[in-house]
Formats: sequence, structure tokens, C-alpha cells
Amino acid sequence: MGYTFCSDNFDIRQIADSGQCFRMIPVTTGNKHGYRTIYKGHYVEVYQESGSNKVEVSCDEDTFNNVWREYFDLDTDYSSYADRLIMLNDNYITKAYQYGKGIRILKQDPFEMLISYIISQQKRIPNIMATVEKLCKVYGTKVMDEFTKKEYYTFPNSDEILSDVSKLDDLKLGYRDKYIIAACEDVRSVGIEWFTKGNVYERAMTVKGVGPKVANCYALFGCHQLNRFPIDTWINKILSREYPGGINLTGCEDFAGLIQQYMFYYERSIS
DNA sequence: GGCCAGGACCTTA
DNA sequence: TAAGGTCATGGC
Repeated sequence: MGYTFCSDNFDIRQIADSGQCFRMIPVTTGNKHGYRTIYKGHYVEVYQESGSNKVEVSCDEDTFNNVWREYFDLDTDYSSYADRLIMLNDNYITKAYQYGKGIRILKQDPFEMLISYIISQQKRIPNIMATVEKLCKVYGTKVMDEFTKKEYYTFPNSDEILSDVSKLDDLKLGYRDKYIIAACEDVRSVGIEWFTKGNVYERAMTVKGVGPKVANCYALFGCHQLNRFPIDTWINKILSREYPGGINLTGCEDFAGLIQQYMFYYERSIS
């Protein structure tokens, strides 16, 4: 079959439902239910029985070590974050962690995150996922995964999108289409590397259509800056209800973004 | 049919 | 700098 590994603080269902990635969708093989994800021209299916720390992936050991170990941030010890999080002695955050302790902050592709979170504004998550998938189908490259023999589409680069912007109409982006085009033009002129160095938050903010929330999501999910704390409608609701005097993350600022994910995932589950 | 969505921009004061 | 209106589309 595939390669199997064990990891604590890893739950593929929680990760898929945590709202940080938009191309991780359920797949079924026989009686096994898992998720597939795509990263930089790599495709993988992940199977894990709920509650188990044993995970099976549809690739060989080399590919796992070269691609997916990094993508899933498996060399980071999340239990040490948990130890420090508990020290906050914050009832809501503790509950949120216990509910979503299998969440990790994935190391996703910067350009894909920039475009995806521009799309995300004023949309619901299922709609975001459908729109991103369609973007890949319209502009990406069709590839067949050698291991599973399944076909998928890569996330397009800026040149592929700019090659024919009229096809963006099919995506029903509304007012966001001009933001996508602006982002692609900026990336084409300075290169995506410029957006991944220095103060990546400030650099993302230079793109028209990218504000504080999207720039924070880009920095957190696209550049793995775990100290970023994106404030969206859900987090805003939590802050005003649970923390009218302000939230205190003293001692945990360096992984505030992970805490944000726990809160986001937990709040949506109880609403 | 009104309301809101993993917001941001523009105008006004 | 803060507040309010506007922007497309979709689902409930």
C-alpha cells in the first residue's frame, strides 16, 4: 500500500476541517475514508482511523520524507506548544485546544495561499473550496499521480492566470477578480520570492485587495509565521464575547496563530 | 426576501 | 483615525 507513520497531535480530519487549506477533500478507497491533498505538483491521500495516531499515506517513504513530512510540519513538537498553552490558564483556549488538538499549521505554497485568501473574503468555506478547485481546473495543469493513478490539477502560477484573464469570469469571483489580477501582476513583476522574505505581512499588504486579515492568513499559512493572529468574523465574535477586556497570550505570542486555529475550529463546532 | 459570509476600499468628517 | 457605504455572489 503506502507508507505508514505515527504522530501525536495529528488528526487529518481536523486539519481538513480547520479552514486553513482549501484543496483537502474526502476520498474513499474500499472501506477506508481519508483525505487527499495537493502541494506543488504532488498528490497524496491520507488515511487515519479516528482517535488513532497511526497514519497511512499513498506514497513511498522517500516522497513522504522529501515532501509531506515538511508539508504536515511533522518535525515540530506540538505537545510543547500545548504545555505552554495550558499555562495561560484560559478556560476557552484550553477547551478549544482539547477539542482540536490534532490540528497543525501546514506549510502550504505561498502564492496559492495569497490567491486563495484573496478569494476567501466574504465567502463561506465550501464556496471558497469550490472556487479554488475551479481555478485549478481552468488554469492549472492536469497531472496523473503515479502512485494512486488518480488525476488532479495543479494550482496555477501567476503567468498561467494572466495568460487569459477572461476565463476568470467562469469563477464568479465578483469584485475579487480585479484583486486576483492585481496580485498576479505584482508577483509577475517582483517574483513570489519578494513576498516570502523580509516583512511578509507588510509586503502582502501592498497588493490591492489584501488587507490585514488576508495578509495575516498569508503570513501564517503561506509563510508559516506562527505568531500571526488573523481576525475574521469568527475570531471577532469570540473576542467580543469571551474577551471584552482583551485577550492575553503572554508567553504564547510566538504561536498565537496556532491558538487562533484552535479557537476558530472550536467556535465553529459549537455554533 | 433579508441577512451574512475566514474583508477591503473609498469617501467623508 | 474612525465610521459608514459599497462591492458580487451564493446559500439559508
